[in-house]
Amino acid sequence: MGRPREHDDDTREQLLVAAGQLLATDGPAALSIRRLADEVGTSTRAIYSLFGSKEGVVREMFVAGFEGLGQAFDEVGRPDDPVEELRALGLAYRRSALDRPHLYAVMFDCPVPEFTPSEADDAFALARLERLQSAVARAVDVGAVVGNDMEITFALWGLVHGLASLELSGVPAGLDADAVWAQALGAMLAGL
Amino acid sequence: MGRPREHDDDTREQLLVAAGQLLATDGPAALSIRRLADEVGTSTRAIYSLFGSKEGVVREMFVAGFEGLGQAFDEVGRPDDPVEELRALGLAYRRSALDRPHLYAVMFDCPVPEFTPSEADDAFALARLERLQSAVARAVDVGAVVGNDMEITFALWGLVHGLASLELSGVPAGLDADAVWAQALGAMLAGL
DNA sequence: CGGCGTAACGTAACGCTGTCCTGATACTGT
DNA sequence: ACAGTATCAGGACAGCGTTACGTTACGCCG
Repeated sequence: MGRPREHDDDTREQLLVAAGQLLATDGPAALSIRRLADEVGTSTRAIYSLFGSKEGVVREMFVAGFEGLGQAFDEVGRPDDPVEELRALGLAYRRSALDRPHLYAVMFDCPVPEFTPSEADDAFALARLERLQSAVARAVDVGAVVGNDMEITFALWGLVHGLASLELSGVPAGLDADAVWAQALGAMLAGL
Repeated sequence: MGRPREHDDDTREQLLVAAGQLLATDGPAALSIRRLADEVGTSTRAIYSLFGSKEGVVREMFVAGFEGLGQAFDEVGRPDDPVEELRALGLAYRRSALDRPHLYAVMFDCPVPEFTPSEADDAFALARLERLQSAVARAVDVGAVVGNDMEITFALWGLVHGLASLELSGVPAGLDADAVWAQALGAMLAGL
């Protein structure tokens, strides 16, 4: 009983797309509830019905970002050489970050003050790295690298995260980013 | 002629300290002009006289953060082995980030939407890495590592930035951060 | 079949934000 | 002493996220 919802999953999708575009084109300051509602042609109330708060909208983007990362990992084949798998996963990480830079910012930089990842969010994010972790475990098993699985996983994650972060900042002006990635990944994998 | 300034460099300093504390204890959302003025016992106008805008306040923190990083680098001695110098610089980077996490966020994460680094800011930040770059150049000269100076510098910067960023996110829960750093830095330096 | 309960609606208000304008203030040069 | 002026504190303004309000549209029950 009661009035049927008009704010359906379709508008929900539209809102998320529009939010991503706002973030990507006009920056975090442009992502306001009113403007988002106008962009989709709905009301502010709709956003609160569907997402609860602005935080909820950004959280959805956070989740989408990590799902994209997981998907990028899944698209990586499973080469015979586990070290090559690690290299491929690193490059997939890079591609995922460069493809959706605004989502990458939401995932790691908290550009929207309203949203800060909760423990549950962190856990979800961490779970997307399972693929990387299992690849590391395989490399350790065959003796391609030596050390503690988790520590190596975070060492690799730190490397690719830092490189992606710097590249998205546009820092290496006049620098061959491909070469930096190749050099860094190569050195790390050789040294592990 | 004219009324003498009462908003002197002393209040300027106090404002910066208070801004840092607000950011560190209550998060970016708590850093408002009014609250900042109240905290120091001055008026909002004072902040505009001294910094021009909220962006100016945050920019000052950005600069202070990178100056702190440069200082941390300067405190590193110059070991005979250039590879050891690189390792020491990496650990100094880590210490600088952990000592002032709120500044580190301002430097890289743009947690305050009002401020985004301009090209001049980026240039200033980049200049603080001169020490790292020269250490890399020395290591390349003596043949301790091989490759392009700049590329190696950014590879190393990416690594330490990523590790610091992850550690500040509190991600490696139940993980020995020291060990991760040792492993990652060791592997990278060995593989370069 | 008609009215009521209920749930979701759009709108408007609240308390906040960063910034700018207003009138008062306090000092300097003549 | 006085006029001129640069700076002051505080309020005004537009916009923000959020919520309370009155309205609307539907399913149930008499």
